[in-house]
Amino acid sequence: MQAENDSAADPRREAILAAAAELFFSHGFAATSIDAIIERSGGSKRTIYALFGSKQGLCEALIRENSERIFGSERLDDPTLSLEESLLRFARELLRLFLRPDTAGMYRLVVAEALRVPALAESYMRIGPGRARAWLAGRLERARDELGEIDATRAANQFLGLVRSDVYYETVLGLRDPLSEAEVDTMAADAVRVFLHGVRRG
Amino acid sequence: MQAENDSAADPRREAILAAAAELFFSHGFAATSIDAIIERSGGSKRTIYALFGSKQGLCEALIRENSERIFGSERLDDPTLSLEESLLRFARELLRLFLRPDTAGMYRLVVAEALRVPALAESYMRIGPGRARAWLAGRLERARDELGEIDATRAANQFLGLVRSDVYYETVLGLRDPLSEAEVDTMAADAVRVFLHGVRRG
DNA sequence: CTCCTATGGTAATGTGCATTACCAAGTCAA
DNA sequence: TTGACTTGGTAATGCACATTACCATAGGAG
Repeated sequence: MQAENDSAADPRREAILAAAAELFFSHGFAATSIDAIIERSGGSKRTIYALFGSKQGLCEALIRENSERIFGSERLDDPTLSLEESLLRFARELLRLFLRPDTAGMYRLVVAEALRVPALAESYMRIGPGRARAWLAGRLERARDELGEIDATRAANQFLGLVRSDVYYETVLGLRDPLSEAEVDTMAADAVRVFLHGVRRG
Repeated sequence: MQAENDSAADPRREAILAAAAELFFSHGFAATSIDAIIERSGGSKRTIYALFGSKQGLCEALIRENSERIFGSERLDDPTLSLEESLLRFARELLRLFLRPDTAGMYRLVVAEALRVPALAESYMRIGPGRARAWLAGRLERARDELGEIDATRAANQFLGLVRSDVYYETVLGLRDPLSEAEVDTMAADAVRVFLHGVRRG
């Protein structure tokens, strides 16, 4: 009936979410005031409470919709590619994605609120990283002839860890500058190489 | 002169830090009040302000000293072991450590405060995970005859990611129950196997 | 004993901020 | 045009809590 695209359906809503994203992601939940959000988005507090119910509700909506927006862009389906090429593209995409400031910012936010609002962490995982992992596990499953009898889920977990390595850790803690494209390529290639050799021989 | 052990030197100080740890780690910085800490530790607010200056100061001291306590227990030096056995023990130790609730709780705290107080993330990394990584890089460096000409730092990063895999991610988000000892062993063994085969052939 | 500093207990103090209330426009349908 | 409804703007309201002040007491030094 009315669902539409969910984006740009209501410009006021979008403006508020955009302002909230900027502030929540860079300052955290507690340190961001409703007034600061309004000051940046225009409009009135009344609107925020009409649309989201509370500050917490706004935060939840933000995380839910931004997970969609950030992680929804993965275009992973390409059945013609070799396993190696497939993993390579996936790794590069993943690194670029994870190292974007808004992705890291959202992760910080989810981590900080994880214990207070468990459902939020769950939906973040389901909409975001979990989707990538599910795709990866499926792709590895389909490569049994090349990889032998492996536990696809466990292998997917390992691959994700290998790609993130310690770099994501440092990025989240704000200890590292963004990677250059060349570094992304090198890291992705290294991860794929170690993974494929390691798993094939394992 | 007076330094002593730094622990039990001042029972009042220790009591406050212990209570603060419990509350900060499980509820986060903002959601923990000074009154709640005092209620749990006994004593008076005056003492907190005398010892730590402010709530922020208490939090910083907590993270600094707990990094020491949590990560300081690694006993990694054992020059008689083979590379594989060495990595295996390291991986197991790391998994057990990372999956302890207090370790995950402290990570959440550091992540949440990372942008507000960058020095805190830096010292956490230096005292904690960075130390393990440095040891690992050194160990890999000493295994050049077995591994060939590798970039030890990059390999260490990969190994750490491989060990943590996605499990740490989920633990931090509160989406996973603690691992059993058997699971720890299996995961450690898998990680080492993939890593060694992958790097040797790389 | 006596002063002095530190401590526990408790009561201010002040502030920041989420949430609500109110009012003056605007908007849209009939 | 009118009237129900929504929105912007701004000013309450109320609360939670960090920080400080005050007081009574206890132990340590002289």
